[in-house]
Amino acid sequence: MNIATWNVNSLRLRLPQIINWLLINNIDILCLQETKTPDDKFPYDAFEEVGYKSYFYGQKSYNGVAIISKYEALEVSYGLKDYDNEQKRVISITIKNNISIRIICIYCPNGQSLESNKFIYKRQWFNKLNEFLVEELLKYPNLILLGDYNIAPTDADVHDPNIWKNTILVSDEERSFFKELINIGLYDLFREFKQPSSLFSWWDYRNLSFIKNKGLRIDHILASKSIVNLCKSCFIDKTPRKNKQPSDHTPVLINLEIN
DNA sequence: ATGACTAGGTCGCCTAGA
Repeated sequence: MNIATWNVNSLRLRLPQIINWLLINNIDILCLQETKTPDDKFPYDAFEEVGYKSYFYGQKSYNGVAIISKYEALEVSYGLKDYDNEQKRVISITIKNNISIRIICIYCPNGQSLESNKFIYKRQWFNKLNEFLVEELLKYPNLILLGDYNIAPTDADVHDPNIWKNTILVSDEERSFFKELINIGLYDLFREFKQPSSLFSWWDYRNLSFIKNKGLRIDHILASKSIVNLCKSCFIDKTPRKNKQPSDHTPVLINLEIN
């Protein structure tokens, strides 16, 4: 089973690229972030035509998450319980194959800068996410948390740690938010495998950043121990970043040994 | 020079992203 995450920065604009990528890579489940699409405008039919169900939680202009799945969801839930229903950042589904798996798609706040009010929101949001996941893990032992975390967890995930030192996305405090997720029993699947250095999931549109590989690894797939044991690979696919009119992020994928 | 892209909204500029 192939499961992926991709911050597409506008679903409307990127729809043909997304469908093409789904089919080429034989993806079973794709988590999308920054759809920027209200639910009544969601392109449900376009995904249905190629064999996927869609589950979505969107809004106009900003944020918005969705899960595109070959498997019908047994359950769907929206947001972090009752916290923050204004910004559409979380959607979760439960699917069943041989085993039941909880798939949680997240678009974490950016934070803007460490001095910003948006950073206070980022801190609160990660606290709520942590509380939410503690409960989810009790209910769903086979859990996968995919999305744009807006945190580069270590210096190995940053093209130039000196330039980025103590700035948004790489600060020690944000890294502590990420470590909290590890502390409750989740594993960074990318780091469960030997990887080459300087692999990133996001590159700024400006300053030829992609060509110069000046990026960050801020899109992640975390999972519970039972999923780690089923996971055969985790990698970043840079090819969509080379498309015309690309998203500034590229997908991260895992393959699970489940039939 | 604190901006350099890009997307969306509803405009000929602003907010937001990371």
